[in-house]
Amino acid sequence: MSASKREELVQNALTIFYEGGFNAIGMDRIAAETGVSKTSIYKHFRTKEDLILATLRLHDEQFRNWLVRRVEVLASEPAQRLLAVFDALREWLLEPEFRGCMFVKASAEFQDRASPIHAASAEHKRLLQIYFEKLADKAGAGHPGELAAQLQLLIEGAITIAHLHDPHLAAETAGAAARVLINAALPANAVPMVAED
Amino acid sequence: MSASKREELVQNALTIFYEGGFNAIGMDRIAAETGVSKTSIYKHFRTKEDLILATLRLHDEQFRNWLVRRVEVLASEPAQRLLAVFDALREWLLEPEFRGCMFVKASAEFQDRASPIHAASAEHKRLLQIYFEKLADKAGAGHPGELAAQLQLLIEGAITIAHLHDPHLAAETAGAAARVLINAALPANAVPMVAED
DNA sequence: ACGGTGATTGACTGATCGGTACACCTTCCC
DNA sequence: GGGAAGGTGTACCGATCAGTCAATCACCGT
Repeated sequence: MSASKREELVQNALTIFYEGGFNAIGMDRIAAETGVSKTSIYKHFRTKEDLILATLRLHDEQFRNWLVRRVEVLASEPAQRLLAVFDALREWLLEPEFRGCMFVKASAEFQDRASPIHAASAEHKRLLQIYFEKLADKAGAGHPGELAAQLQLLIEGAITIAHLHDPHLAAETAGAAARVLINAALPANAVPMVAED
Repeated sequence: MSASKREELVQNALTIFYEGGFNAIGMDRIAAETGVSKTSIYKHFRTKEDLILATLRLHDEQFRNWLVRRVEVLASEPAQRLLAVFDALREWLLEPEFRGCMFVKASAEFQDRASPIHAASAEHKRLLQIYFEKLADKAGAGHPGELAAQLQLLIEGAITIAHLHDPHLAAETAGAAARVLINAALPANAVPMVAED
């Protein structure tokens, strides 16, 4: 199996797991829907857990790349980029394929902290946190780590609520709250508040 | 089976599902660990889904009762009660048995919006939102629904991050962010800010 | 054209899944 | 004591689980 074939398999497995859950999807179904026989899959991934880890690694890379590039396109000023994170978030939440955060689901199904899957999910969130902290620092926040942590709570909450209720409302609420938190954390009024009517 | 026996079964199933996940725990294990035979369980619950729904209903009731009473004890002034929600949240996140939100996990494993389990999870969050909105209204917020939605994002985010990373940090961050959001949403300075370092 | 080699496969394993058939055993009224 | 009634446990159903293996396929240098 070529490297590209392998990546294609992981990509397809990613989609299937994302739509159906990890425990609920069996390897037989992965084999059937990807067109790759189970034996071949097990040649490249020792266990189902290994395959899941590969999908998580791929998704982590794809998602963070997408986010960083989207934010770069949406804004150029550091303070505006902090807000642009929430514009990008809205775009994601409003996608019709949106089904919540894959890593949150993974950690929900593999909750043992000793599980590599749980660890991979935690690592993804940690890398995001570092990215937000860098943005907050460039924007001039007094305590960039604190602001980044606060914004991450909003983002995770918005993902959860968007999955359970209205994605529009979750995105708008997160953006409004982020505006307040960012404004409170930046020294000057670097970010204009929306009119309070 | 008496009503109390039935409730005990649901309570035990709740604990087992919470610790092990819904799909990952089989009915055989529920029977073995509760000491009630599978046949008896199926006499009272038509399907596994029915049993899960019963555990979710029980947990919804227990959790919201706990939260409301805890907030009543922790604070008496309306504005302080909004903050007390985050004190209660901290207590929960720091419990050694804390494993994330049961409803978030349920909706992660049963993501089809048509699933009654997904609906029950959404309903739980909706009831919480209504409670927060009532608190925000009594505290004098100009747009209580908006403030309540923002606070709920913080809470959901804190639950997620506490499960993946440090519960202490998640609780502290949520409390600090809530303070900022509440202060910005209330007309007077009803809630004193913490010192800025 | 051919022998060899590594990738691929369909068919299989024992275990477990959600759910059920039936025999049993208590309980109660008489 | 007899018998009806209903709750309970054992043993089982077909389906599916993660994972394996002997046989087969495609491709390569010669």
